[in-house]
Amino acid sequence: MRRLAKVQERYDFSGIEKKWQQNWGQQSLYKVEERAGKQKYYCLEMFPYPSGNLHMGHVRNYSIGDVVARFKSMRGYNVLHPMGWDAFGLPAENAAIKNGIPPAKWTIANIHNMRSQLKSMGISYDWDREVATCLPDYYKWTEWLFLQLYKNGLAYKKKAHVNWCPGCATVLANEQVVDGACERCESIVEKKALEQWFFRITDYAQELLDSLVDLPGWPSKVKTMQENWIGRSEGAEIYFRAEKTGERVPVYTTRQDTAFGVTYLVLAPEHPLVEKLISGTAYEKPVREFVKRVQQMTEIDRTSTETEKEGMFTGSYVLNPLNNEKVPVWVANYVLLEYGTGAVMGVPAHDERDFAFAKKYKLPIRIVIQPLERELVLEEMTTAYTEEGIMVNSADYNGLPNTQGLVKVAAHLESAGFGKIKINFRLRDWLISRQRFWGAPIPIIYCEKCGALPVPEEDLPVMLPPDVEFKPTGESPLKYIPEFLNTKCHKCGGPARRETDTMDTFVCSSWYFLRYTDPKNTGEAFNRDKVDYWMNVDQYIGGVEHAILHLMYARFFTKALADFGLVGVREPFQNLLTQGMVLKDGSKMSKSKGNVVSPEEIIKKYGADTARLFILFAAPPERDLEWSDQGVEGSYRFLNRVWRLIYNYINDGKKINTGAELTPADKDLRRLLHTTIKKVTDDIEQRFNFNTAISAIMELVNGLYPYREKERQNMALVQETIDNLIILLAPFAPHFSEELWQAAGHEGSVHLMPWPVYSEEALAADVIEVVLQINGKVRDRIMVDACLTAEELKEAVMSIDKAKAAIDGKQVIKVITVPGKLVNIVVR
RNA sequence: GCCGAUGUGGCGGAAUUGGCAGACGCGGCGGUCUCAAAAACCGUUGGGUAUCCCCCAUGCCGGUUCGAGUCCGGCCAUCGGCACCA
Repeated sequence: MRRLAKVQERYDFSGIEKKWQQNWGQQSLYKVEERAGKQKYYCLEMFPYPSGNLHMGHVRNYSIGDVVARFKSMRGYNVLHPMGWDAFGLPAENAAIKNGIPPAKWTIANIHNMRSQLKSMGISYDWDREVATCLPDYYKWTEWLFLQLYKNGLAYKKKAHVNWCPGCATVLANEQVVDGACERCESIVEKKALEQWFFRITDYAQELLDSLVDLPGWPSKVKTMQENWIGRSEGAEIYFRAEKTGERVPVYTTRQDTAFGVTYLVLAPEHPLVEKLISGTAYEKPVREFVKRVQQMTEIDRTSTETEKEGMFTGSYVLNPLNNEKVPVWVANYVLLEYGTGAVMGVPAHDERDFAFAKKYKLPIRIVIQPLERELVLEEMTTAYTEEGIMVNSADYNGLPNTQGLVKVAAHLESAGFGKIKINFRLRDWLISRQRFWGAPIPIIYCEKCGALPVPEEDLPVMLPPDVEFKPTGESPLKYIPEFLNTKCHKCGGPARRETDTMDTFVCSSWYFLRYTDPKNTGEAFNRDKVDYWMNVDQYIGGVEHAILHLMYARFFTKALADFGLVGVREPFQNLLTQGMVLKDGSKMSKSKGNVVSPEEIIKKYGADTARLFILFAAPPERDLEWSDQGVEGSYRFLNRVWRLIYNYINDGKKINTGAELTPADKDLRRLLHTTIKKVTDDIEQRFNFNTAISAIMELVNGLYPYREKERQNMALVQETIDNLIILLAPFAPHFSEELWQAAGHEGSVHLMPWPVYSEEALAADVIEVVLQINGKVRDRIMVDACLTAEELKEAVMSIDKAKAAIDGKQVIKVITVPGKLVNIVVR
C-alpha cells in the first residue's frame, strides 16, 4: 500500500465518530456560501418539532437527506444542507401547564438535546444556518410576512365556526381533532362561532391546482391528494326566488342540465334563510328543534355517509326560474353551509342522495334525462340515474344530449339573469388564529377609535412576554398580561389592545426554507440575491403526512411572496421524496405499543454509521421499513468486514505486485469495481435506491475477499479498488470512511473527493454467459465470446449438445437470438 | 362508497427497457479454527422429486407473446388517503 498508516485492528466506532464530528466542526467542512460559477444544489429535509428526542423516523429522514447532500457535493455541486426547529406548538404549552416549565425553557432544552443527538449522527449540516421559529429573530419575520399578506389583502378577519373543546375550554386546530374528539382530553369537539384571522389561500386555488403539472419530481400520490383537497368543480349558481318575499335563494349545482327535474330545495340547517322562512309560522318550533338536534351532532356523525339523511319541510316554497314551478323548501342534515351556497336543488331522478331523500319523504320524482339504450320508467326506478343521456321534460332543451345541455342551460341562466356560471373549490381559506400562547403573535392592534390596525413594521417583532404564569384555563395567557395586551395606538395615541391570538405553526414552517438562504439577516426576512441563488429547493424529503397541509401552505406562501416581488420562483420544492414509516413488529413505533427503538441507544451500541447503513439498506426510501435488531447486527458485521479487509491490506506487505499485465482474476476484480461504481452512482442519482447501492458495495467486498487468497495480486489494482470502495461508502457511513481514508494514507477529507467515474472499457468482459432456452425454458448456460454477432451467437449455441438433443427429431419453428443474453429455440 | 399503493422464499428485500426469478442481507444447516465456546472464514439454503434430470413456483383466474414478477382483462387481500362537496 501507499504507506504504512496507523490503523487499529478493532473498529472502534465510538472513538472514530466523536473524533471526526469534532474535526469536521473545527474545519467547518459543511459550511457553505453562494459561489458564482458553481452549480448550486439545495437539499432539504423537513425540520423537526423539538419534542426532546430523535425518533427512528427522523433518523431515516436525515440519513436519506445526508446521502443525497454528500453525494451531490462529491459530484461537484455547491450544496446547501441546513437544519432547524419547528419550535412553536402545543406540546410546549402542555408541558408548561403540567409541570410549570415555561414553554421557551422547555423548547430550548429540547432543541439542545436533539441538536446533540443529530450531531451524533454525523449529518453534513451547515449548523451556522440553524433557525428556530420560536426565536424573536425568526418570528419577527413571520410577523412581517403576515403584514405583507395583510397589505396585499390576503389576510383578513371574519367570524367562523371553529372546533371547540369543552373539556379544555379552548379552540383546537383541525389536526388536533381525532375522530371528532379532542386528542388531549377526548371530549367531543363542538363548533363555535369566533372572530378569526384567515389567509386567502383560495385566491390561489386555481394556480395551486394548475401548477401541479409543473412538478414532475413530485410523487403522483401527493399531487392527487392535493388535487382532491383543492376539489375544483365546474357548475352554475341558479337563483331560486322565495315565493312570498321574492328573496333570491342561490343554489350551486354541477348538473344544471337537470334543473327541470327539481322537485324540492334543501337548505343547510345553519342557513340564515331558515329562520326567516319559519318565524311566526306553525313550522317554527319543530324546525328549530330539528336544526338544534342536527347542530348537536358531532362533526364526524354529520359528515358520515352512513348517517341517515333527515330533513323537515319549512312550510315555504321557492320558484324555479327556468320553469316558474313552485317547489317546497326543506332543511336537511346532509347539506353543508360551508360548501357552495349552503343550499341545493333536489333532483331525485338523477342524484343518489336526492333519490334516497325523496323516497323517504315521499317527494315527487321527475325524469329529465333518458339513457340512450333503454328507457327509465319512474315506477321501476330503485336508484337515481346519474349517467349521460338525452334531456326530456325540459322545455326547449328536449332531445338535446345532456352534455350540451350543461353548456346551454348555463349560458341561458347567465343571459337571462337567472344565475351564473360558477367554479367552486372545496379548498377553504386558511384559518391561522390560535388561542394559544406559544406561537408567533399576530401583529395587529385594536384601537378604540381607529379600529384594527397593523403594527408598523419598524415596531416588529411583537414580542412574547417572558415569565408567563400558566394556568389550565385553556385560554391564551396573553389575554391576561396587561403589559402585552395594553398598548397605544400608533395613529391616534389613544389606548389600544393587542391581538392575543397567535399564528398557526404552519405559518412558521411555510417560509423556513427561504430563511435558510439568509438566516442571520437582521434587516430583511431574506436577501433577494441570496434567495434567488439558492431557490428553489432541489430535493425536499419528509413524511407523507405533510402531503396536503404543509406542502400546500408552503406552495401558497411561495406564490404570494413571488407576487410581492420577494422571491423569483413560484414553486418552492422542485423534487419531493416522501419517505415511508419505520415499523416494528408490523406497526408504527409508539409508546403505547411499547415497540419503540431508541436511536440514542442504537447509536451508543453500534455507532451512527451502522444505524444509518441499516436504515438505508433495509428498504427503499418511499416504502415502510421494518425494524430488525438482527438486521442492524448485519450492517455492523459488514462494516467490520470492510474494516478487517482494509486493515489486513494495510498491515500486510508480503503480497507482491504482479506487474502491469493483468491476469484474468485482475480483470475480473477491475470489472467488478467499475460495475459497482456504475451501479452505486445510478442507484443514488437516478432512483434513490440506497438499499441496492449498498448491496452492490457488499458484492464488491465479497469479491475482494477471495482475491486476497490469490498467490499473485496486483497491488496497484487493490489500492484503486480499496480507495474507491471507501469513497463509495462515504455518503452512507461518513465517519467510518473518513477514518479508513486517512488510514489508507490520504491527506484531506474523503468527503471532499470527487465521486468516482467508471470506465466503459473496464466494464466489458471478454466472455459472457448466455442462456439456451428451448420453448422459452432455460435448458443450459454457456460461456461465449462477448463480441459475437447475433448470427455467430446462434451458430455457437445451436452446436452445443443440449441444443442438438432438443432439436433432434423435431421441427425448428424459429430461433430468437438476443445478443448478450439468450438464444431461444422454438421446436415442435 | 371513491381514489391510490402494495402483494415475490422462514424474514427484510432484488430483478431498472418483456429475456437466467429470489441479487444483497437476516435466519437456518454443515464445515474449518478452538480444550471448548464466541467471533471470523468457507460451503449450503424456494418447494417437489426419480437429486447435477425434470416438474412446480412471484396473491387468485384468464389473455397477449418465442418468452410475463414485469403488459392487458377480471377478481381477492392488506395498508393508506378522501369520504353526503351538490
